[in-house]
Amino acid sequence: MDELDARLLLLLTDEPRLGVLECSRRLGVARGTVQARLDRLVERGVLAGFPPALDLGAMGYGLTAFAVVEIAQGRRAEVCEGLAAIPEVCEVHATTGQGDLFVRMVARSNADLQRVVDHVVDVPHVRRLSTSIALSTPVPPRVRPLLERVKGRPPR
Amino acid sequence: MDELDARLLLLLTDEPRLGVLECSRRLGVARGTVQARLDRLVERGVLAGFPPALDLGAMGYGLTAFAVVEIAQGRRAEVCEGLAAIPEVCEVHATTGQGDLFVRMVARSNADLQRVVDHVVDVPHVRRLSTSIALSTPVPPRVRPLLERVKGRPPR
DNA sequence: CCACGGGCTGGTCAGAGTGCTCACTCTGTT
DNA sequence: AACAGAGTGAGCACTCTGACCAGCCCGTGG
Repeated sequence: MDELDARLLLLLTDEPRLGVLECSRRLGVARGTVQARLDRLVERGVLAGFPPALDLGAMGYGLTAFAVVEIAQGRRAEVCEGLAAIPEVCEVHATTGQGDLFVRMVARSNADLQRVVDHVVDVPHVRRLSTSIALSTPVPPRVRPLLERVKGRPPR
Repeated sequence: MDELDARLLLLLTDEPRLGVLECSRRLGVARGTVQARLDRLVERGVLAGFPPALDLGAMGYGLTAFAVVEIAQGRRAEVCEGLAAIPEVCEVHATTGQGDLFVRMVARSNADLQRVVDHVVDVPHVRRLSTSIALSTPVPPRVRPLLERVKGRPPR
């Protein structure tokens, strides 16, 4: 990860559809260089690909909620499996602190959220569920600042 | 959002680098159709683009932590601004329930997390911070199941 | 001191995909 | 019965891709 890598990723973050050739032009380097950098980033696992970014809101799932889940001791694997089976569950983390699992889920409306929450509490070995609704998202998921830092001061 | 849209998005989720032509072949429809569908999805805001997926772990930020932040009444905007200025803060939501803000942040190590947390509590009007470290991520961020549901039973 | 490997450059090449337009067909609707 | 919307299949010029090449620069190490 040196400055060029960072600038390349930053460029692709802003305009993901750019081809290798266009990137090389904007960065002022040869095409082969960009190609080699991208290959290496993929190889190292830093660049995992270019998945489509879907807006769940536009798809009708306008509601995001977070839940802290307490579960029965030693049942994490089973509970996670049960959670994974619920489509509206978009993300699960095992955490330290109050609660064992941390869940992000989406729903179409408050009523729909009720349904989803019911599904979650119905998962075997789930003891307690504490749900919060996301009212707004002042800082949407981002990586940019981290890249910009790398760009700023040379490399690692 | 009908079945074809869902299948198209699913296909792109699995193999994002596919071109329009290849998609049309795999889906068994004409190229123009795929092109039109994509255009419409973008127009509706469902498909926001193809941002590069970066693996923060591979970039050295192997630690993810969540924090529930309590702030002074009526200072949300300022606090969010302060949080946004911290590069390691990757996401902020305003929530209902215990705590006002919900933050996702990354760090290079436990010691580094300490530093980040210190930055967060230093943001003016932050009253209390309750941090949890993500030990594992049994269900990584995903949208697939939602799409598969649309694919299953015809449309909207 | 010089050879060596790695990384970058700038060029070429054929093959493939892109964006765009067109005329035609098949729906369900008015 | 006519119509708008959507999908089809075809053709076009243009561009990018992936692969290859020789040459250059620089830090390492013999």
